[in-house]
Amino acid sequence: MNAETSPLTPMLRKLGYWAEFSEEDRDALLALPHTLKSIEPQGFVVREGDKPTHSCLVLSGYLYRHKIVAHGARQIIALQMSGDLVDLQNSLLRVADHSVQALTRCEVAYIPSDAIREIAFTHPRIGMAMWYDTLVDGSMFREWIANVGRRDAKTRIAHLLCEFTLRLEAAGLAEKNSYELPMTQEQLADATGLTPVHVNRTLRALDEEGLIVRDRRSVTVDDWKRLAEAGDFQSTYLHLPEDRLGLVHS
Amino acid sequence: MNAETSPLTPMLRKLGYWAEFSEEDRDALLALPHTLKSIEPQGFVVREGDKPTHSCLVLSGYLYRHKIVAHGARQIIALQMSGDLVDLQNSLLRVADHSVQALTRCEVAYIPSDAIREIAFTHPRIGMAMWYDTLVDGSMFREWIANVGRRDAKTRIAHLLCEFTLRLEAAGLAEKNSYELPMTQEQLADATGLTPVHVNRTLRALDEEGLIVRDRRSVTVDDWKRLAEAGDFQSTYLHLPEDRLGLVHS
DNA sequence: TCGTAGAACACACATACGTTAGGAGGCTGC
DNA sequence: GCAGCCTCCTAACGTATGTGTGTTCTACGA
Repeated sequence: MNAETSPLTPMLRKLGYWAEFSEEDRDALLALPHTLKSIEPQGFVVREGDKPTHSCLVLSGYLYRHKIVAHGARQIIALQMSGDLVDLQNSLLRVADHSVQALTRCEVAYIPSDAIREIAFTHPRIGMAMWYDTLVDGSMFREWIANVGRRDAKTRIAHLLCEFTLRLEAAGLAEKNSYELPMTQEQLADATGLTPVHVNRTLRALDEEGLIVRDRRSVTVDDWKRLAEAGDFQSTYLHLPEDRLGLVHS
Repeated sequence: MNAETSPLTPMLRKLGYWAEFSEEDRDALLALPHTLKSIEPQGFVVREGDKPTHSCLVLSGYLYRHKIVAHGARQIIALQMSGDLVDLQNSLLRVADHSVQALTRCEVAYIPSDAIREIAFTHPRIGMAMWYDTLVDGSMFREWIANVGRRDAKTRIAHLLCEFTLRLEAAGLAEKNSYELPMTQEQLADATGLTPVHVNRTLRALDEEGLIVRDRRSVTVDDWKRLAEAGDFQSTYLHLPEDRLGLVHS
Protein backbone atom coordinates (compact mmCIF):
# COMPACT_ATOMS: atom_id res chain seq x y z
CA MET A 1 0.00 0.00 0.00
CA ASN A 2 1.59 3.26 -1.00
CA ALA A 3 0.66 6.85 -1.50
CA GLU A 4 -0.59 6.21 -5.01
CA THR A 5 -3.10 3.56 -4.10
CA SER A 6 -4.41 4.28 -0.61
CA PRO A 7 -7.40 6.57 -0.26
CA LEU A 8 -6.01 7.66 3.08
CA THR A 9 -3.32 9.88 1.57
CA PRO A 10 -5.11 13.16 2.46
CA MET A 11 -4.23 12.33 6.03
CA LEU A 12 -0.52 12.54 5.26
CA ARG A 13 -0.68 16.22 4.41
CA LYS A 14 -1.88 17.35 7.79
CA LEU A 15 -0.08 14.86 10.00
CA GLY A 16 3.08 15.44 8.01
CA TYR A 17 3.18 19.02 9.26
CA TRP A 18 4.12 17.76 12.68
CA ALA A 19 6.58 14.91 12.26
CA GLU A 20 9.16 13.54 9.91
CA PHE A 21 7.71 10.15 9.14
CA SER A 22 9.89 7.19 8.28
CA GLU A 23 9.00 5.04 5.32
CA GLU A 24 7.60 2.53 7.73
CA ASP A 25 5.48 5.11 9.55
CA ARG A 26 4.03 6.16 6.25
CA ASP A 27 3.23 2.63 5.19
CA ALA A 28 1.64 1.85 8.52
CA LEU A 29 -0.54 4.95 8.29
CA LEU A 30 -1.75 4.21 4.81
CA ALA A 31 -2.32 0.56 5.70
CA LEU A 32 -4.73 1.43 8.50
CA PRO A 33 -7.88 -0.66 8.19
CA HIS A 34 -10.80 1.40 6.96
CA THR A 35 -14.09 1.31 5.15
CA LEU A 36 -15.06 3.95 2.64
CA LYS A 37 -18.46 5.49 2.80
CA SER A 38 -20.47 8.18 1.13
CA ILE A 39 -22.69 10.38 3.26
CA GLU A 40 -25.69 12.36 2.11
CA PRO A 41 -26.09 16.01 3.08
CA GLN A 42 -27.43 16.21 6.64
CA GLY A 43 -26.42 12.60 7.24
CA PHE A 44 -24.99 11.88 10.67
CA VAL A 45 -21.52 10.52 11.29
CA VAL A 46 -22.02 10.45 15.06
CA ARG A 47 -24.76 11.58 17.37
CA GLU A 48 -24.13 13.14 20.76
CA GLY A 49 -24.37 10.38 23.33
CA ASP A 50 -23.27 7.60 20.96
CA LYS A 51 -20.36 5.36 21.81
CA PRO A 52 -18.59 5.38 18.49
CA THR A 53 -16.09 2.70 17.62
CA HIS A 54 -14.61 4.45 14.60
CA SER A 55 -12.93 7.69 13.73
CA CYS A 56 -13.63 9.39 10.47
CA LEU A 57 -11.28 10.85 7.87
CA VAL A 58 -12.83 13.34 5.47
CA LEU A 59 -11.86 12.60 1.87
CA SER A 60 -14.12 15.09 0.12
CA GLY A 61 -17.00 17.39 1.04
CA TYR A 62 -17.63 19.17 4.30
CA LEU A 63 -18.72 18.07 7.75
CA TYR A 64 -19.76 20.16 10.71
CA ARG A 65 -19.73 19.45 14.40
CA HIS A 66 -22.39 20.75 16.72
CA LYS A 67 -24.01 20.55 20.11
CA ILE A 68 -27.64 20.95 21.09
CA VAL A 69 -28.44 23.01 24.17
CA ALA A 70 -31.69 23.33 26.11
CA HIS A 71 -34.79 24.23 24.07
CA GLY A 72 -33.19 22.64 21.03
CA ALA A 73 -30.93 25.49 20.03
CA ARG A 74 -27.94 24.33 18.06
CA GLN A 75 -24.36 25.58 18.22
CA ILE A 76 -21.99 24.64 15.43
CA ILE A 77 -18.50 24.36 16.84
CA ALA A 78 -16.35 23.42 13.87
CA LEU A 79 -16.23 22.87 10.15
CA GLN A 80 -14.19 20.05 8.69
CA MET A 81 -12.84 19.55 5.21
CA SER A 82 -10.79 17.10 3.19
CA GLY A 83 -7.86 15.70 5.13
CA ASP A 84 -9.38 16.40 8.53
CA LEU A 85 -9.32 13.50 10.92
CA VAL A 86 -12.48 14.29 12.83
CA ASP A 87 -13.92 12.48 15.69
CA LEU A 88 -10.76 11.32 17.31
CA GLN A 89 -12.32 13.26 20.14
CA ASN A 90 -15.55 11.34 20.20
CA SER A 91 -14.19 7.91 19.53
CA LEU A 92 -11.22 7.95 21.85
CA LEU A 93 -13.16 9.43 24.75
CA ARG A 94 -15.70 6.62 24.55
CA VAL A 95 -18.87 8.69 24.62
CA ALA A 96 -19.59 11.38 22.04
CA ASP A 97 -20.04 14.82 23.58
CA HIS A 98 -21.20 16.32 20.29
CA SER A 99 -22.63 15.36 16.92
CA VAL A 100 -20.94 15.25 13.54
CA GLN A 101 -23.06 15.81 10.48
CA ALA A 102 -22.55 16.26 6.75
CA LEU A 103 -22.85 19.74 5.30
CA THR A 104 -22.56 18.50 1.73
CA ARG A 105 -22.30 15.06 0.22
CA CYS A 106 -19.10 13.58 1.64
CA GLU A 107 -16.72 10.77 1.01
CA VAL A 108 -15.21 9.56 4.26
CA ALA A 109 -13.08 6.69 5.52
CA TYR A 110 -14.04 5.07 8.79
CA ILE A 111 -11.04 3.87 10.80
CA PRO A 112 -11.52 1.70 13.90
CA SER A 113 -10.56 3.54 17.08
CA ASP A 114 -8.66 0.49 18.23
CA ALA A 115 -6.44 0.71 15.19
CA ILE A 116 -5.79 4.38 15.96
CA ARG A 117 -4.88 3.63 19.56
CA GLU A 118 -2.70 0.77 18.38
CA ILE A 119 -0.76 2.74 15.78
CA ALA A 120 -0.30 5.69 18.14
CA PHE A 121 1.18 3.32 20.67
CA THR A 122 3.42 1.32 18.37
CA HIS A 123 4.50 4.28 16.20
CA PRO A 124 5.07 7.12 18.64
CA ARG A 125 5.90 9.54 15.85
CA ILE A 126 2.42 9.00 14.45
CA GLY A 127 0.89 9.25 17.88
CA MET A 128 2.66 12.55 18.45
CA ALA A 129 1.49 13.90 15.09
CA MET A 130 -2.10 12.99 15.90
CA TRP A 131 -1.72 14.59 19.28
CA TYR A 132 -0.47 17.79 17.68
CA ASP A 133 -3.34 17.68 15.26
CA THR A 134 -5.82 17.62 18.12
CA LEU A 135 -3.90 20.42 19.83
CA VAL A 136 -4.48 22.58 16.79
CA ASP A 137 -8.12 21.61 16.95
CA GLY A 138 -8.15 22.94 20.48
CA SER A 139 -6.59 26.18 19.31
CA MET A 140 -9.33 26.60 16.75
CA PHE A 141 -11.95 26.02 19.44
CA ARG A 142 -10.38 28.72 21.55
CA GLU A 143 -10.60 31.21 18.73
CA TRP A 144 -14.18 30.13 18.12
CA ILE A 145 -14.99 30.91 21.75
CA ALA A 146 -13.51 34.38 21.41
CA ASN A 147 -15.46 34.84 18.20
CA VAL A 148 -18.91 34.09 19.58
CA GLY A 149 -18.10 35.54 22.99
CA ARG A 150 -16.59 38.90 22.25
CA ARG A 151 -17.13 40.02 18.68
CA ASP A 152 -20.15 41.72 17.13
CA ALA A 153 -22.15 40.15 14.33
CA LYS A 154 -20.25 41.68 11.41
CA THR A 155 -16.86 40.83 12.82
CA ARG A 156 -17.97 37.30 13.68
CA ILE A 157 -19.17 36.50 10.22
CA ALA A 158 -16.19 38.10 8.55
CA HIS A 159 -13.94 36.07 10.80
CA LEU A 160 -15.69 32.85 9.93
CA LEU A 161 -15.34 33.59 6.23
CA CYS A 162 -11.65 34.35 6.69
CA GLU A 163 -11.02 31.11 8.52
CA PHE A 164 -12.85 29.11 5.92
CA THR A 165 -11.02 30.78 3.03
CA LEU A 166 -7.61 30.34 4.57
CA ARG A 167 -8.15 26.72 5.50
CA LEU A 168 -9.41 25.95 2.02
CA GLU A 169 -6.37 27.53 0.49
CA ALA A 170 -3.99 25.83 2.90
CA ALA A 171 -5.54 22.52 1.93
CA GLY A 172 -5.23 23.40 -1.72
CA LEU A 173 -8.99 23.35 -2.22
CA ALA A 174 -9.77 26.95 -3.14
CA GLU A 175 -8.99 28.58 -6.43
CA LYS A 176 -8.28 32.26 -6.51
CA ASN A 177 -10.34 34.13 -3.97
CA SER A 178 -13.68 32.69 -4.89
CA TYR A 179 -15.28 29.63 -3.47
CA GLU A 180 -18.58 28.02 -2.84
CA LEU A 181 -19.75 28.54 0.71
CA PRO A 182 -21.70 25.38 1.41
CA MET A 183 -23.73 26.76 4.31
CA THR A 184 -27.25 28.08 4.51
CA GLN A 185 -27.78 31.28 6.44
CA GLU A 186 -29.38 29.25 9.16
CA GLN A 187 -26.22 27.17 9.53
CA LEU A 188 -24.11 30.32 9.51
CA ALA A 189 -26.31 31.57 12.32
CA ASP A 190 -25.75 28.41 14.33
CA ALA A 191 -22.02 28.72 13.79
CA THR A 192 -21.87 32.33 14.95
CA GLY A 193 -24.45 32.23 17.73
CA LEU A 194 -26.78 34.59 15.87
CA THR A 195 -30.21 34.25 14.27
CA PRO A 196 -30.74 33.61 10.55
CA VAL A 197 -32.43 36.99 10.19
CA HIS A 198 -29.48 38.82 11.60
CA VAL A 199 -27.06 36.80 9.53
CA ASN A 200 -29.00 37.92 6.50
CA ARG A 201 -28.80 41.56 7.53
CA THR A 202 -25.11 41.25 8.23
CA LEU A 203 -24.20 39.47 5.02
CA ARG A 204 -25.99 42.17 3.13
CA ALA A 205 -24.06 44.81 5.03
CA LEU A 206 -20.77 43.10 4.23
CA ASP A 207 -21.83 42.94 0.60
CA GLU A 208 -22.82 46.61 0.50
CA GLU A 209 -19.50 47.60 1.99
CA GLY A 210 -17.77 45.69 -0.75
CA LEU A 211 -16.08 43.28 1.61
CA ILE A 212 -17.56 40.26 -0.13
CA VAL A 213 -19.43 39.63 -3.35
CA ARG A 214 -22.22 37.09 -3.24
CA ASP A 215 -23.76 35.20 -6.08
CA ARG A 216 -26.07 32.58 -4.75
CA ARG A 217 -23.88 30.58 -2.38
CA SER A 218 -20.57 31.45 -3.90
CA VAL A 219 -18.58 34.04 -2.06
CA THR A 220 -15.81 36.07 -3.58
CA VAL A 221 -13.29 37.94 -1.54
CA ASP A 222 -11.81 40.75 -3.56
CA ASP A 223 -9.81 42.42 -0.89
CA TRP A 224 -8.59 39.82 1.56
CA LYS A 225 -6.79 42.35 3.67
CA ARG A 226 -9.89 44.44 4.26
CA LEU A 227 -11.98 41.40 5.15
CA ALA A 228 -9.32 40.15 7.52
CA GLU A 229 -9.31 43.54 9.17
CA ALA A 230 -13.09 43.65 9.43
CA GLY A 231 -13.04 40.14 10.88
CA ASP A 232 -10.27 40.83 13.38
CA PHE A 233 -8.56 37.87 11.79
CA GLN A 234 -5.03 36.75 12.48
CA SER A 235 -4.02 33.34 11.33
CA THR A 236 -1.68 32.46 14.17
CA TYR A 237 -4.23 30.26 15.88
CA LEU A 238 -4.42 27.94 12.87
CA HIS A 239 -0.79 27.03 13.49
CA LEU A 240 -0.18 26.55 9.81
CA PRO A 241 3.39 25.88 8.77
CA GLU A 242 5.05 28.95 7.31
CA ASP A 243 5.08 27.66 3.75
CA ARG A 244 1.31 27.35 3.87
CA LEU A 245 0.81 30.91 4.99
CA GLY A 246 0.65 34.03 2.96
CA LEU A 247 -0.79 32.23 -0.01
CA VAL A 248 -3.87 34.39 -0.03
CA HIS A 249 -1.89 37.55 0.53
CA SER A 250 0.09 37.17 -2.63
CA MET B 1 11.89 9.85 43.42
CA ASN B 2 8.54 8.47 44.48
CA ALA B 3 5.03 9.65 45.05
CA GLU B 4 5.83 10.78 48.59
CA THR B 5 8.62 13.13 47.65
CA SER B 6 7.90 14.57 44.20
CA PRO B 7 5.82 17.73 44.00
CA LEU B 8 4.55 16.52 40.65
CA THR B 9 2.18 13.95 42.15
CA PRO B 10 -0.97 15.99 41.41
CA MET B 11 -0.30 15.14 37.78
CA LEU B 12 -0.76 11.44 38.47
CA ARG B 13 -4.39 11.84 39.43
CA LYS B 14 -5.53 13.20 36.11
CA LEU B 15 -3.23 11.28 33.80
CA GLY B 16 -3.97 8.11 35.73
CA TYR B 17 -7.58 8.30 34.56
CA TRP B 18 -6.47 7.37 31.09
CA ALA B 19 -3.82 4.70 31.36
CA GLU B 20 -2.57 1.96 33.61
CA PHE B 21 0.94 3.16 34.31
CA SER B 22 3.75 0.76 35.03
CA GLU B 23 6.03 1.41 37.97
CA GLU B 24 8.58 2.71 35.52
CA ASP B 25 6.11 5.05 33.81
CA ARG B 26 5.25 6.47 37.18
CA ASP B 27 8.84 7.00 38.16
CA ALA B 28 9.67 8.62 34.85
CA LEU B 29 6.73 11.02 35.22
CA LEU B 30 7.65 12.07 38.72
CA ALA B 31 11.29 12.41 37.74
CA LEU B 32 10.52 14.96 35.03
CA PRO B 33 12.83 17.93 35.36
CA HIS B 34 11.01 20.95 36.73
CA THR B 35 11.39 24.18 38.62
CA LEU B 36 8.89 25.28 41.23
CA LYS B 37 7.58 28.78 41.20
CA SER B 38 5.08 30.92 42.99
CA ILE B 39 2.98 33.34 40.97
CA GLU B 40 1.25 36.45 42.26
CA PRO B 41 -2.39 37.13 41.39
CA GLN B 42 -2.58 38.58 37.86
CA GLY B 43 0.92 37.33 37.15
CA PHE B 44 1.47 35.95 33.66
CA VAL B 45 2.56 32.40 32.91
CA VAL B 46 2.57 33.00 29.16
CA ARG B 47 1.57 35.88 26.96
CA GLU B 48 -0.12 35.46 23.60
CA GLY B 49 2.59 35.56 20.97
CA ASP B 50 5.34 34.22 23.21
CA LYS B 51 7.36 31.18 22.25
CA PRO B 52 7.29 29.33 25.52
CA THR B 53 9.81 26.61 26.23
CA HIS B 54 8.06 25.18 29.28
CA SER B 55 4.73 23.71 30.19
CA CYS B 56 3.17 24.43 33.51
CA LEU B 57 1.60 22.12 36.08
CA VAL B 58 -0.71 23.78 38.61
CA LEU B 59 0.04 22.66 42.15
CA SER B 60 -2.23 25.05 44.02
CA GLY B 61 -4.34 28.10 43.24
CA TYR B 62 -6.18 28.94 40.04
CA LEU B 63 -5.10 30.05 36.59
CA TYR B 64 -7.17 31.31 33.71
CA ARG B 65 -6.55 31.33 30.00
CA HIS B 66 -7.74 34.14 27.78
CA LYS B 67 -7.51 35.83 24.43
CA ILE B 68 -7.68 39.49 23.54
CA VAL B 69 -9.75 40.54 20.54
CA ALA B 70 -9.89 43.83 18.70
CA HIS B 71 -10.51 46.93 20.83
CA GLY B 72 -8.96 45.15 23.79
CA ALA B 73 -11.95 43.06 24.79
CA ARG B 74 -10.95 39.95 26.67
CA GLN B 75 -12.44 36.47 26.46
CA ILE B 76 -11.62 33.96 29.16
CA ILE B 77 -11.62 30.50 27.66
CA ALA B 78 -10.75 28.22 30.55
CA LEU B 79 -10.11 27.96 34.26
CA GLN B 80 -7.40 25.70 35.58
CA MET B 81 -6.90 24.22 39.01
CA SER B 82 -4.56 21.95 40.91
CA GLY B 83 -3.41 18.98 38.88
CA ASP B 84 -4.08 20.63 35.53
CA LEU B 85 -1.27 20.45 33.06
CA VAL B 86 -1.87 23.70 31.24
CA ASP B 87 -0.04 25.09 28.40
CA LEU B 88 0.85 21.90 26.66
CA GLN B 89 -1.07 23.68 23.93
CA ASN B 90 1.08 26.75 23.90
CA SER B 91 4.42 25.15 24.43
CA LEU B 92 4.11 22.25 22.03
CA LEU B 93 2.69 24.37 19.23
CA ARG B 94 5.70 26.70 19.42
CA VAL B 95 3.85 30.02 19.48
CA ALA B 96 1.28 30.84 22.15
CA ASP B 97 -2.15 31.57 20.71
CA HIS B 98 -3.49 32.74 24.07
CA SER B 99 -2.34 34.01 27.45
CA VAL B 100 -2.27 32.23 30.78
CA GLN B 101 -2.59 34.29 33.90
CA ALA B 102 -2.99 33.70 37.64
CA LEU B 103 -6.40 34.20 39.19
CA THR B 104 -5.08 33.74 42.73
CA ARG B 105 -1.64 33.21 44.12
CA CYS B 106 -0.42 29.95 42.58
CA GLU B 107 2.23 27.36 43.07
CA VAL B 108 3.26 25.84 39.76
CA ALA B 109 5.94 23.55 38.36
CA TYR B 110 7.54 24.48 35.07
CA ILE B 111 8.47 21.48 32.96
CA PRO B 112 10.60 21.88 29.82
CA SER B 113 8.61 21.14 26.66
CA ASP B 114 11.50 19.06 25.37
CA ALA B 115 11.21 16.79 28.37
CA ILE B 116 7.48 16.41 27.69
CA ARG B 117 8.05 15.55 24.06
CA GLU B 118 10.79 13.13 25.09
CA ILE B 119 8.77 11.27 27.69
CA ALA B 120 5.72 11.09 25.41
CA PHE B 121 7.91 9.51 22.76
CA THR B 122 9.80 7.06 24.95
CA HIS B 123 6.84 6.14 27.18
CA PRO B 124 3.89 5.84 24.81
CA ARG B 125 1.49 5.10 27.64
CA ILE B 126 2.32 8.50 29.12
CA GLY B 127 2.09 10.14 25.72
CA MET B 128 -1.35 8.65 25.21
CA ALA B 129 -2.52 9.79 28.64
CA MET B 130 -1.38 13.33 27.89
CA TRP B 131 -3.09 13.17 24.55
CA TYR B 132 -6.34 12.09 26.20
CA ASP B 133 -5.95 14.88 28.69
CA THR B 134 -5.79 17.44 25.89
CA LEU B 135 -8.76 15.78 24.20
CA VAL B 136 -10.80 16.40 27.33
CA ASP B 137 -9.58 19.98 27.23
CA GLY B 138 -11.01 20.18 23.74
CA SER B 139 -14.32 18.83 24.95
CA MET B 140 -14.49 21.52 27.59
CA PHE B 141 -13.78 24.16 24.96
CA ARG B 142 -16.65 22.83 22.88
CA GLU B 143 -19.03 23.15 25.77
CA TRP B 144 -17.71 26.63 26.44
CA ILE B 145 -18.52 27.59 22.85
CA ALA B 146 -22.08 26.34 23.24
CA ASN B 147 -22.31 28.23 26.50
CA VAL B 148 -21.36 31.65 25.19
CA GLY B 149 -22.95 31.05 21.81
CA ARG B 150 -26.40 29.75 22.58
CA ARG B 151 -27.38 30.26 26.20
CA ASP B 152 -28.83 33.33 27.86
CA ALA B 153 -27.07 35.15 30.67
CA LYS B 154 -28.63 33.29 33.58
CA THR B 155 -28.06 29.89 32.07
CA ARG B 156 -24.49 30.78 31.14
CA ILE B 157 -23.51 31.81 34.61
CA ALA B 158 -25.28 28.91 36.25
CA HIS B 159 -23.46 26.59 33.89
CA LEU B 160 -20.09 28.09 34.72
CA LEU B 161 -20.78 27.70 38.43
CA CYS B 162 -21.80 24.09 37.90
CA GLU B 163 -18.66 23.27 35.96
CA PHE B 164 -16.48 24.90 38.56
CA THR B 165 -18.19 23.11 41.44
CA LEU B 166 -18.02 19.73 39.82
CA ARG B 167 -14.39 20.04 38.82
CA LEU B 168 -13.44 21.17 42.29
CA GLU B 169 -15.19 18.20 43.79
CA ALA B 170 -13.73 15.77 41.29
CA ALA B 171 -10.30 17.05 42.19
CA GLY B 172 -11.11 16.72 45.87
CA LEU B 173 -10.77 20.45 46.45
CA ALA B 174 -14.28 21.46 47.51
CA GLU B 175 -15.84 20.75 50.84
CA LYS B 176 -19.56 20.28 51.05
CA ASN B 177 -21.36 22.50 48.59
CA SER B 178 -19.68 25.73 49.51
CA TYR B 179 -16.55 27.15 48.01
CA GLU B 180 -14.75 30.36 47.43
CA LEU B 181 -15.29 31.64 43.91
CA PRO B 182 -12.01 33.39 43.19
CA MET B 183 -13.32 35.56 40.37
CA THR B 184 -14.39 39.17 40.28
CA GLN B 185 -17.60 39.95 38.46
CA GLU B 186 -15.53 41.47 35.71
CA GLN B 187 -13.70 38.20 35.23
CA LEU B 188 -16.98 36.32 35.28
CA ALA B 189 -18.15 38.66 32.56
CA ASP B 190 -15.08 37.94 30.45
CA ALA B 191 -15.64 34.23 30.90
CA THR B 192 -19.27 34.35 29.84
CA GLY B 193 -19.07 36.98 27.13
CA LEU B 194 -21.21 39.42 29.10
CA THR B 195 -20.60 42.78 30.77
CA PRO B 196 -19.83 43.17 34.48
CA VAL B 197 -23.09 45.07 34.97
CA HIS B 198 -25.14 42.30 33.52
CA VAL B 199 -23.25 39.69 35.50
CA ASN B 200 -24.16 41.60 38.60
CA ARG B 201 -27.83 41.71 37.66
CA THR B 202 -27.80 38.02 36.86
CA LEU B 203 -26.02 36.91 40.01
CA ARG B 204 -28.56 38.83 42.00
CA ALA B 205 -31.36 37.13 40.12
CA LEU B 206 -29.85 33.72 40.82
CA ASP B 207 -29.55 34.67 44.45
CA GLU B 208 -33.13 35.90 44.66
CA GLU B 209 -34.38 32.69 43.13
CA GLY B 210 -32.53 30.78 45.78
CA LEU B 211 -30.27 29.00 43.32
CA ILE B 212 -27.13 30.22 45.01
CA VAL B 213 -26.28 31.97 48.26
CA ARG B 214 -23.57 34.59 48.14
CA ASP B 215 -21.50 35.93 50.97
CA ARG B 216 -18.76 38.10 49.64
CA ARG B 217 -16.99 35.84 47.16
CA SER B 218 -18.03 32.56 48.63
CA VAL B 219 -20.79 30.80 46.79
CA THR B 220 -22.97 28.12 48.31
CA VAL B 221 -25.04 25.77 46.26
CA ASP B 222 -27.87 24.43 48.32
CA ASP B 223 -29.74 22.61 45.64
CA TRP B 224 -27.30 21.27 43.09
CA LYS B 225 -30.01 19.70 41.02
CA ARG B 226 -31.92 22.94 40.56
CA LEU B 227 -28.77 24.84 39.64
CA ALA B 228 -27.75 22.18 37.15
CA GLU B 229 -31.17 22.44 35.60
CA ALA B 230 -31.04 26.22 35.44
CA GLY B 231 -27.57 25.97 33.89
CA ASP B 232 -28.53 23.33 31.34
CA PHE B 233 -25.65 21.39 32.80
CA GLN B 234 -24.80 17.80 32.01
CA SER B 235 -21.43 16.54 33.04
CA THR B 236 -20.78 14.21 30.12
CA TYR B 237 -18.44 16.65 28.43
CA LEU B 238 -16.06 16.61 31.37
CA HIS B 239 -15.41 12.94 30.64
CA LEU B 240 -14.88 12.20 34.30
CA PRO B 241 -14.41 8.57 35.21
CA GLU B 242 -17.55 7.09 36.74
CA ASP B 243 -16.15 6.87 40.26
CA ARG B 244 -15.62 10.63 40.24
CA LEU B 245 -19.15 11.38 39.25
CA GLY B 246 -22.18 11.68 41.40
CA LEU B 247 -20.20 12.95 44.33
CA VAL B 248 -22.18 16.15 44.48
CA HIS B 249 -25.45 14.37 44.00
CA SER B 250 -25.06 12.32 47.11
C1' DT C 1 -47.14 23.68 -16.58
C1' DC C 2 -48.02 23.70 -12.26
C1' DG C 3 -47.21 22.67 -7.29
C1' DT C 4 -44.36 22.21 -3.61
C1' DA C 5 -40.46 23.18 -0.58
C1' DG C 6 -36.43 25.18 0.96
C1' DA C 7 -33.79 29.16 1.19
C1' DA C 8 -33.13 34.08 0.89
C1' DC C 9 -35.03 38.33 1.94
C1' DA C 10 -37.77 42.02 4.21
C1' DC C 11 -40.06 44.84 7.79
C1' DA C 12 -42.22 46.00 12.28
C1' DC C 13 -41.81 45.37 16.77
C1' DA C 14 -39.82 43.51 21.24
C1' DT C 15 -36.14 42.79 24.52
C1' DA C 16 -31.96 41.10 26.51
C1' DC C 17 -28.08 43.02 27.08
C1' DG C 18 -24.65 46.98 26.70
C1' DT C 19 -23.22 51.75 27.99
C1' DT C 20 -22.51 55.44 30.91
C1' DA C 21 -22.31 57.28 35.28
C1' DG C 22 -21.96 57.42 39.96
C1' DG C 23 -22.14 55.96 44.94
C1' DA C 24 -21.05 52.76 48.89
C1' DG C 25 -18.20 49.60 51.25
C1' DG C 26 -13.91 47.47 52.29
C1' DC C 27 -8.95 46.88 51.64
C1' DT C 28 -3.97 48.71 51.75
C1' DG C 29 -0.31 51.92 52.65
C1' DC C 30 1.24 56.03 54.72
C1' DG D 1 -6.75 58.53 60.60
C1' DC D 2 -6.99 59.51 55.93
C1' DA D 3 -6.17 58.84 50.86
C1' DG D 4 -6.43 55.98 47.16
C1' DC D 5 -8.10 52.10 44.94
C1' DC D 6 -10.64 48.17 43.76
C1' DT D 7 -14.84 45.74 43.71
C1' DC D 8 -19.60 45.62 44.21
C1' DC D 9 -23.82 47.62 43.33
C1' DT D 10 -27.64 50.54 41.28
C1' DA D 11 -30.17 53.28 37.93
C1' DA D 12 -31.41 55.47 33.44
C1' DC D 13 -30.95 55.06 28.95
C1' DG D 14 -29.39 53.18 24.28
C1' DT D 15 -28.91 49.60 20.82
C1' DA D 16 -27.58 45.34 18.73
C1' DT D 17 -29.83 41.52 18.08
C1' DG D 18 -34.04 38.45 18.54
C1' DT D 19 -39.06 37.41 17.31
C1' DG D 20 -42.90 36.96 14.42
C1' DT D 21 -44.79 37.02 10.08
C1' DG D 22 -44.96 37.10 5.36
C1' DT D 23 -43.16 37.56 0.45
C1' DT D 24 -40.15 36.37 -3.21
C1' DC D 25 -36.95 33.47 -5.66
C1' DT D 26 -35.13 29.22 -7.34
C1' DA D 27 -34.90 24.25 -7.84
C1' DC D 28 -37.07 20.24 -8.80
C1' DG D 29 -40.41 16.72 -9.64
C1' DA D 30 -45.14 15.20 -11.20
